Amino acid sequence: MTKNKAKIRQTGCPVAFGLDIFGDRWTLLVIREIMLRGKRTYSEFMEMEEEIATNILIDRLKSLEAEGLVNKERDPENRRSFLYSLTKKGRDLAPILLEIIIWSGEHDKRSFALTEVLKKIEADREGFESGLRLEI
Amino acid sequence: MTKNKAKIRQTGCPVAFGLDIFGDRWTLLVIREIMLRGKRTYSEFMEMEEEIATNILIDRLKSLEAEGLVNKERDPENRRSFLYSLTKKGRDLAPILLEIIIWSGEHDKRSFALTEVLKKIEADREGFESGLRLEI
DNA sequence: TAATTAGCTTGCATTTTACAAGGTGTAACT
DNA sequence: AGTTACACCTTGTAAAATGCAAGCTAATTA
Repeated sequence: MTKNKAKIRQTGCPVAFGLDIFGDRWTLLVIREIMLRGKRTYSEFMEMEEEIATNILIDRLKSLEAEGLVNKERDPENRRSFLYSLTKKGRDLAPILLEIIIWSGEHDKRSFALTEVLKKIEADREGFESGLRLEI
Repeated sequence: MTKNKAKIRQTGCPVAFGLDIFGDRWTLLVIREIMLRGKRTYSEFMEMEEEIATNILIDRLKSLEAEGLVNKERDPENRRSFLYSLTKKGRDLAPILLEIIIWSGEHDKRSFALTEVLKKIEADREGFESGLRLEI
């Protein structure tokens, strides 16, 4: 893992605390893959359209595990694979992801393929959010 | 500005869109300074407890301005100073900041100095949020 | 036992961040 | 008018993170 614990900002500010854990270009995309797309394995994460590098992916998976946001276990049905899943701490990121989606829906001029999701969110925010939080 | 436009991920995903703009360790801290602490000038931002470097601060201010999240204008009362303020697009980050604060309040073991704010948020989330969105 | 699959690890180039020092424009003081 | 100070940056260099390509290991299948 490249994230250096000595560089963590111990100011007590909750915004800084959060950013120290997921304030980068990739961590929340991995969370998105699990939460919104039901992905669970390294190979499935590698298929994300944003083309994450192998070393970056494993780095983020390790730090997510170290921070207690995801669990890693052997796949009982395929012993050469591992299953990553969100802990409660990880699932609790749902509202943050949701607000990012809403913000981008409002401010991304391209904003394609999103109208449907936004309508769903507006119609039933709590239902949508608790859907995200479900264990798969 | 170091943010390279060629590196922007044009996948249409709203999470990726948001992260391309504020997915780093500093951008949301600058927003926090304006939104939660009423700061408006370069020197005021430099006083933040996390000790941002001068080149990083100016880089983030420029990219926030380029993305249309903040406005920059001369201070009419002090012609050698500039005033930075949030646009609507910037103020609309309030719910994201709020959810980060809630998440950290629940998952930061240290979590000091935060209980009061969290109580306030729980008691009146909408009131708190619209407070953040106000133009100062 | 050879090939394939899944999950990494490693080395190196590029980019971003961090740190320290210096520079510019506006205003205030002498 | 000249010096000092303030506010806002700019620049150079070192360190760290990211990106890219190749290779490696353990479990499974042919």
